[in-house]
Amino acid sequence: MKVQNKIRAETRFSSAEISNDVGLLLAKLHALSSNLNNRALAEFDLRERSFSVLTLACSGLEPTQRELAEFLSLDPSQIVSLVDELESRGLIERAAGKHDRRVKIVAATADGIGIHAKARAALQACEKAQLAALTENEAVQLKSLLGKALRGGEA
Amino acid sequence: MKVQNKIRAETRFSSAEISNDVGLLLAKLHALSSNLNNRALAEFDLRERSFSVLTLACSGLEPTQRELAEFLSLDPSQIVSLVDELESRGLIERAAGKHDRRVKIVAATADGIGIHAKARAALQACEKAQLAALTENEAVQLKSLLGKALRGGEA
DNA sequence: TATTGTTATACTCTATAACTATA
DNA sequence: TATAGTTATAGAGTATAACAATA
Repeated sequence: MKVQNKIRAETRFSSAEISNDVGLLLAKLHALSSNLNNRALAEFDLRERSFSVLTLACSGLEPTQRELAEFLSLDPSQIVSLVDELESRGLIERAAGKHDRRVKIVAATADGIGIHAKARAALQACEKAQLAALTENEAVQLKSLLGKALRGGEA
Repeated sequence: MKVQNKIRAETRFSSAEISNDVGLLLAKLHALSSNLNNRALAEFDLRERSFSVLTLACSGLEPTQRELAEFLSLDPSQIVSLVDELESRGLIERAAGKHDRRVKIVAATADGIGIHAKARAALQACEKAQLAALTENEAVQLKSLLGKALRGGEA
């Protein structure tokens, strides 16, 4: 069985110095998490990134594309593709900025809000399953530490 | 300044439900970590993945390619490319398995061991900088929680 | 001049499927 | 028939550079 082989390799190399690398741990957990999230979002024809954009578009906070790029740590040019795709599907709309005509404000349509609500529920169940090995307290702690490390790394 | 814009976006959207998504936190921290690690490894012409393979090849544990794939959560075909590249540079070597002629055992050359030691030192300094916002205790805790979540997710 | 969004390009990573040689 | 390694390919993610419209 594949899972057993994987566990065998895990234990056989557990003594290797690399087992405790933050980089490797992050890469593995991120890959696992992305995989599960994208599977959960597939029935809505969304992926992690398009879901993130849709979520912000639903927030009522009137994000500009530049702000989306900064908040999601993506390049502005990547935001263009994501917004293009969601807009072509009628889930979000671009609106010209009121005070600055260069900016484009991204807001969800009624359709977008509906899809988002369903996708959100599916993702939450998925996240819960991902952190099943942790207690409620540990899950909160993990999020807090990730957030703290992140804020430090940006400064 | 760019960092300030980023922080402005962070705070403006901090109330949005998505801010606390494990998936987003992992994606952002992983991206940041990979970026820094790859920059640190660039002077050795290594990347996170090739460094991981080289590290295991240096461990003396005689890993097969299949075991590398399982331990690193990569597809066997991806291991082929990584091993090809490191072998062509004379840093590692493939050896036929003793009991099973199908398997190939990957071991570092003297050159590989030398490069690895230098790269390892550079990476450790880099990791320390990445987790600078955390106390020593918090860093240990983060690694422990990542490992625990990971083991649960594989079962 | 500087910034927002856009287009374009090249490279890396991810996901599959099929093939070969051994077992 | 099953497994280890290999080859091939397509799609997603990452990193830059250049450009038009607006500030």
